[in-house]
Amino acid sequence: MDSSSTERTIEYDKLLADFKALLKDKALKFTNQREKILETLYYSQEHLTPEALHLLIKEKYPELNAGIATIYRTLSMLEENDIVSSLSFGAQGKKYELGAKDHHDHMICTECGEITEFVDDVIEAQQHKIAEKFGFKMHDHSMQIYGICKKCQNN
Amino acid sequence: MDSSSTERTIEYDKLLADFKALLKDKALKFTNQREKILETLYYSQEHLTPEALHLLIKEKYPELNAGIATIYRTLSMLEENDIVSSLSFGAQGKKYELGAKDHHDHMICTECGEITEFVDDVIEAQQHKIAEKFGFKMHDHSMQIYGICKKCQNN
DNA sequence: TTATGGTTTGATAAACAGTCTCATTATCTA
DNA sequence: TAGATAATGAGACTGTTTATCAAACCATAA
Repeated sequence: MDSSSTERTIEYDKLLADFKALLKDKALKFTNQREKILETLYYSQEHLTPEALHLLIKEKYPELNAGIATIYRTLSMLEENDIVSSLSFGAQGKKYELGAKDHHDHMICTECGEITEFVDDVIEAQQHKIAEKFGFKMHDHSMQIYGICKKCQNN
Repeated sequence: MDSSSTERTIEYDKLLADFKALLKDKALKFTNQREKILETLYYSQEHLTPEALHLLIKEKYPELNAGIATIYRTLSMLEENDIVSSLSFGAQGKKYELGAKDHHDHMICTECGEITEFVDDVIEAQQHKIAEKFGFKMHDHSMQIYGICKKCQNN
């Protein structure tokens, strides 16, 4: 499941406990749907579209009969609370991933769509410098490098 | 950071001539609609949604009676040919700008939506290094810093 | 200049992602 | 366990983008 670069920084049990605490704190309810969504995101190595997540959950928990609206609602809630983060793909929608991993940026192959994650300290530091220079109070950023991955270059 | 970074690097006449050459090269036709779209993009200081561009053109050239489909078709064509570039805003669509300016990244205020452009040599250089490290053939990148702009911080 | 053939167009239908509504169901707390 | 209230699924709805197609337009060659 985990190749070294995508190693989880926290265990699922811890994540789930934190999630429950958050819900309690906000007077929200811990539902079966919310649990399965979190779990599916956790055990997926991929960046998932809401639609893909919906399919995965329908396959694994058909009796749950989870609706797509709940997927969207829950993803938004998770994102607001910094549990997941999303990547925009223009008209092609968004892809979500658990944000409990270390922060990272993305390198996207325009041939096969593969997404490689990376962290670069120089870039992280420089972004703060730039925001500061403009009197901008940075609270987030996203960076994507587009190109052709190693595999696709050889095809 | 030089404030000259938003200055046009080429004249409209040159841009138009290049555009005509491109069309000819690809056996595409130079139409009134395509000309006005390019012109409107050139003289706009803003990042425009297809809808906003459509409105601008209807206001300035009502007799052209340009359809929204043509705006979309032309923007796609211009983007494929690296004449414009777009910024994605998830479900809120895309915003386009002429890409004939110097390359730059974007700082986006999540309060008022204002977009500030910047270029940073350290980041530009670092991106190439990162792509190289992964055996990735980079052909493009985009970086956005999200936060609250100076103005909105004081409101 | 005009005829010709292929391209582009506007209108509109359709596809699509994402949001909203609301009656029903589930969860939490006492 | 009951009652209050939040969450859900279904599906209607929105707004953006794409596809379709007959009519209009443009470039070329005579």
